[in-house]
Amino acid sequence: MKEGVRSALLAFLRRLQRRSVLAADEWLAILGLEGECVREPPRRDLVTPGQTVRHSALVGSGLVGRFDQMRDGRRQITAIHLPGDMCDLHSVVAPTTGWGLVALTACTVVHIPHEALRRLATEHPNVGLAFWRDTTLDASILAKWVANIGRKDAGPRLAHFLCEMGLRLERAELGRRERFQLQLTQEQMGDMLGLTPVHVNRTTQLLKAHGLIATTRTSPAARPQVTEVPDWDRLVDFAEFSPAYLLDGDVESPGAASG
Amino acid sequence: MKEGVRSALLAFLRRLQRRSVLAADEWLAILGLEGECVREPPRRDLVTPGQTVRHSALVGSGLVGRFDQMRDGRRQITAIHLPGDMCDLHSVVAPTTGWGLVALTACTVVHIPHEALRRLATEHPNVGLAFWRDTTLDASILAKWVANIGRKDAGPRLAHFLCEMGLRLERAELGRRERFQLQLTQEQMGDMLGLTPVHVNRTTQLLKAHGLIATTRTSPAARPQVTEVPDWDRLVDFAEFSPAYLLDGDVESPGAASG
DNA sequence: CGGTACGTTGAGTCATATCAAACCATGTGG
DNA sequence: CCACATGGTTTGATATGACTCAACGTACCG
Repeated sequence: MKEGVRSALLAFLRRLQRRSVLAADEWLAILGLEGECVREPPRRDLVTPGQTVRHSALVGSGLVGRFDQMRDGRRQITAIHLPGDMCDLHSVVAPTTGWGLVALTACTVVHIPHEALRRLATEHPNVGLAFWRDTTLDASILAKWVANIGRKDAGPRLAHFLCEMGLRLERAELGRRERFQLQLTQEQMGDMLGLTPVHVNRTTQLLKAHGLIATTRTSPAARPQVTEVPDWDRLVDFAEFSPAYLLDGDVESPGAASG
Repeated sequence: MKEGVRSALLAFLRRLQRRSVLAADEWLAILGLEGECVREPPRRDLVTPGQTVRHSALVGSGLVGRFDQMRDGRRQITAIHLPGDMCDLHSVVAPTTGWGLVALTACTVVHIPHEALRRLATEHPNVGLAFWRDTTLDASILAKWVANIGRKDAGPRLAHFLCEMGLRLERAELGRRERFQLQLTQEQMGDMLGLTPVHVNRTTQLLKAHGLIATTRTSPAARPQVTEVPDWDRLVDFAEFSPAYLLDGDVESPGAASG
């Protein structure tokens, strides 16, 4: 599983570099991190709410969700992470969690000790800033989700989510915004959007009827299912999607202060 | 206004120290920050969505909200900040904003240049970690809001918000959890909770009818209006509130790695 | 700005149908 | 005795309809 660790770290480094300028010795320090690569079945809870964790989870493949749970067991997924994302990088500075992590699909996850990440951030302040910036992106997405769930109704809400995932998948080189594969059930999407599975279904039908999306499948219940977006701009308009919050095209030199 | 700067920085330092262990030279570095103290009228927009900022806003007094805006002008407030909070500390690492800031009440705000904050974080890596941890708290609150808005209906939602504000005000020494003053209109609360002002009103009546809260006022429309919580535990239970996400009582030594 | 009323609607609930993939018996032939 | 078909059952996801209810919109008063 050494190979899995290396490729996950490379994806993570690429993600950091998209928004932070890092020096060669800083790359090496990041790629030199050690971790344990684990294969997880779909639906497996990786972290239970309330647990204290001593390592962060880097996604190697598949999709991982962060969630909060109500007393009656109902869940709200508060973040979704794709390969190259460090799910709980923030747990380095706040290890006692109120949230949990769940494998939304089959996936591989690399566990990296907080100790190593904290040392990295302390010895290389620029890397520390890059980590901070990375968790800031998560927070920015979170704020956008609050706005979507709070102020849009189901149609635009689902559309916005699809726009976000289209772009994020494209940037992770896992698809194109007009054609991508989301291995999520409608129930899981409901848990993200604050809707019931039935309503996600109806809303999906609605988007299809408006010609905003299409799904290609060999038969009604066949999986995997591919989402196609015939007219990206129309979907964006319907969703009131504006990608600024994904903090792309805004590469910052963390070392500006020392120059 | 020098005095305003100093007292705001003190409150900020106290807030950081609640969750991070800092050395004496680090305190001094923080208290030595320079900033401009500004007095703002209620409802004034401090930062417009889309703007690029070169300084962070530290609240000296009053309440400041972070918001996202829809095309039709409707707003969703995604965070609320009390005195001692640095509203947009995260903008140090992500200065191009998708969000805006608004003075929810009359307030004083200290503007501190990113440049100085970034230098501080680079030269004192422990302070960098403390900043990171501070923004992580904001993100943690955000995640909880997603869960509340997504999965609770109006009653518990409002109750949860009141629990959160009660505790946060108490910790900032601006009130007690069973008796505090929230200078917010029902419309502003609606913008936080994803509800219409009318519904906030109805829901407030509901909580009152259940004896979960009471408001004391000298006359019907008199402000300020004080919120009283006759039985904290009952309110907590109704709201399904559990304060872990506020990351209190979890003071971490950022310097653990170097020890 | 807070409080109240009334008609409207978006989303939830419950029930049921459909279909594909996974599962698990048995089989049969090499 | 194993390799691999065959067929029935179970499971999990997607659909869709009928009914209910929480929240919205609008209006008006204090």
